[in-house]
Amino acid sequence: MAGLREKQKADRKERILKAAVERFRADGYRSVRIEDLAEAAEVSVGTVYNYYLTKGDILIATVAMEVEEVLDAGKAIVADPPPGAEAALMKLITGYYDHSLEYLSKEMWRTAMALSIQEPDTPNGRHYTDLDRRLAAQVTDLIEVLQKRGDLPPGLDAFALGQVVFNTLNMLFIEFVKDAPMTLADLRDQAARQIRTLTRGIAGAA
Amino acid sequence: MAGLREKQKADRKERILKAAVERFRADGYRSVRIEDLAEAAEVSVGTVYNYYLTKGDILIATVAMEVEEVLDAGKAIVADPPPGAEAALMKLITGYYDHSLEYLSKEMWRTAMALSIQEPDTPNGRHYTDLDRRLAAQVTDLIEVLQKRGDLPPGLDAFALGQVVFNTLNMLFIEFVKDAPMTLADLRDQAARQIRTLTRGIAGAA
DNA sequence: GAAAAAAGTTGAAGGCATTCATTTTTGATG
DNA sequence: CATCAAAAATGAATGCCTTCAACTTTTTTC
Repeated sequence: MAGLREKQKADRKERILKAAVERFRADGYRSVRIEDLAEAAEVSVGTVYNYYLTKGDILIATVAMEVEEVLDAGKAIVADPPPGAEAALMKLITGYYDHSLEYLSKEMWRTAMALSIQEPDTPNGRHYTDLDRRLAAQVTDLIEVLQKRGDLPPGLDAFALGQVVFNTLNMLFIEFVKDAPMTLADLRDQAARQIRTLTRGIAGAA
Repeated sequence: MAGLREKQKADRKERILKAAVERFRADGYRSVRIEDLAEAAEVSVGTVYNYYLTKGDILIATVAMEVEEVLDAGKAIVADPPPGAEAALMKLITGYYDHSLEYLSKEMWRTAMALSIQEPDTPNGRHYTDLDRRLAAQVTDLIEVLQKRGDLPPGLDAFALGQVVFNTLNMLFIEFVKDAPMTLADLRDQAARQIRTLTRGIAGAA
């Protein structure tokens, strides 16, 4: 049950995260100092570190929120995809893309990605990598559904194909967050082009 | 003409880079301090910064050396690829992979990648991104050759396909450098599996 | 070849993430 | 409700990249 201590802990943790999302988006991840977050959340610098392992950890917590939401939305699409491999994949993918800037700026995405690559064995790195893995698994799930339904040839290695498709999406998304003027519409167009090439190429095989 | 000043400059720059390659590989990029490099190169900390913009810049200089070499080796393969799309692509790709640990450790690769993602608009970030772009272009070149030769269906969008193949390679390589126990042989096997899925799927189309 | 200018070197200082010994607050016990 | 133990908060100290004003060395000028 929630004693005073528990309530205060939850409250402080939330205040810190809230301050972080706001300040990171407004001023940029890099230029926000832990001291700024501490001030905004009305705690000390040391306390921020009692709740989050590192500055990056606060960011990963936000990314996780984002990804959990799109994974949830994706479930419905996998359960009942629109007709045609191309349309089905694009629906799932645009679901991911269109939500990506809900909580995070491009800079925040870049920082989170960089973190997971640079330090894959820290809790943060592992957490981000796991989120990626689950997104890839959902793409694979959809491909299996499409194979069963005859929209994709059943002989192909669904796992390998899922990886290829997810990697394609992921690299496009990396380009997107690296390129300031690139819009979500541009991103969707690029994805459509590559998915089209893939599904049309592959649909011919049986 | 090389006056004393020019000679000393070239000499110092080389000493710093040499010290960096050695120390980064031996002790890890992170734990090597600029002061250590300065000491090893017999210059001051400030002088290191006269020759290289940042610590990351020293790393990117090493990556560039690596990539220029594999691009050169790749030229010969594009000019005269072995028969069959699968074999040709694998030859180019394994050429890239097998040289990747010549000068760089996995940690160094991870750091360079992280840098290019996190700061795409710095000279370093741009430099790394450009190296990537040139690798992708070489893959596309090979695909075009394979199309002309009939090893791949000529109707497909070579550029999009090149992107897909390169992204696949690149993501596998990222996994490789993130995963300490993964060997070059494992990496080749994974690549073979995905390339096989792609070329067999696509070769059916015409 | 002396004086002035240009180029380069130097290391101490600044900034920020992170740690940790100390202090404060909360909860349990009698 | 006074005392003690446990948990949590605090902010000064540490470490490392990077900057920059002062100093040295090299080159040019006359």
